[in-house]
Amino acid sequence: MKNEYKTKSRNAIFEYLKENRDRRFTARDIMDTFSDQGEEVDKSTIYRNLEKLCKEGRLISYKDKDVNGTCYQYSEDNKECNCHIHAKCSVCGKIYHLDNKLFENVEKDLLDKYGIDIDYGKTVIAGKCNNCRKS
Amino acid sequence: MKNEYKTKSRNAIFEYLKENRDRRFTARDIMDTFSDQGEEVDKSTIYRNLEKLCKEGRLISYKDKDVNGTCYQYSEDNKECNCHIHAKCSVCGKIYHLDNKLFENVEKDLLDKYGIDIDYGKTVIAGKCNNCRKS
DNA sequence: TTGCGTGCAAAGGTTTTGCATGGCA
DNA sequence: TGCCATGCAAAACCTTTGCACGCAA
Repeated sequence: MKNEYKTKSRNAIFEYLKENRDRRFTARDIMDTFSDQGEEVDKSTIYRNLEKLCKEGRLISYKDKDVNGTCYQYSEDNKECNCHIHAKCSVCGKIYHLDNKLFENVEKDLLDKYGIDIDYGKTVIAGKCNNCRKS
Repeated sequence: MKNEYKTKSRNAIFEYLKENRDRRFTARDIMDTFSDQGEEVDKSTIYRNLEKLCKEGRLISYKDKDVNGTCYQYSEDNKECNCHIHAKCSVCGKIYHLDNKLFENVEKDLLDKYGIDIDYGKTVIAGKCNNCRKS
């Protein structure tokens, strides 16, 4: 384990993450929010911290055709996001962490019939969540 | 229907698409290939043509965390890619068109347990294909 | 003091846009 | 001729990188 310092910028980023848990956001979203709040954190600092968190598995990152730049999402309770499948609502972008048991059969079939070894950490199911279906 | 002219550049792009069906590629891939072949097509022309083809539904586009820029894939025989799940090899990028039957149970579970209505056309399973597992 | 983190500036890559020109039908 | 398409250059974005300095432990 590496040493990690607590700094003003890092704290600000964590604040943002906590206030935006279970929502996707981009580096730009953070910059804009900070800018609005008069908080000053350099963009390179933001990118470096986000990258670090991703490597540690505390943050998910993905790209979306309809969003400019990389999308991130904070996993509140430090779920090991490299080990389970996610579902993403195509409308609001909310991410769900799925139970791997759902895919036990699919995993087997994929390997048997297509020769594909599914990567749980990278797979994203697209769909529409309850809320967005109503509206 | 709009009028569409046949031009040298457009033909070159179509040639590329046909030679690379069922493989993902980026705008850069096209530029590099053309460059190698001594073919000269401006990048803005490439982007404009790709965008046009996407709008017409003749090309799929998506973003991949591990690939720089937008990925495209030409669907040779215009498969109805909006209606089935795809699997993508994280290594070589090859796309597989999956049988929906594999996901019948998952579909039900997702709705029951998470309230998510899966979108078959947008879902992409990540994994490693047979070939890439060997190497 | 040590070494991790930050800010700044610059650069790299992708994609878009405006405008004049070229070329298909 | 009338439009669509292209090339070129510039600009807009996002993201990365090098370097010196700041600061937590």
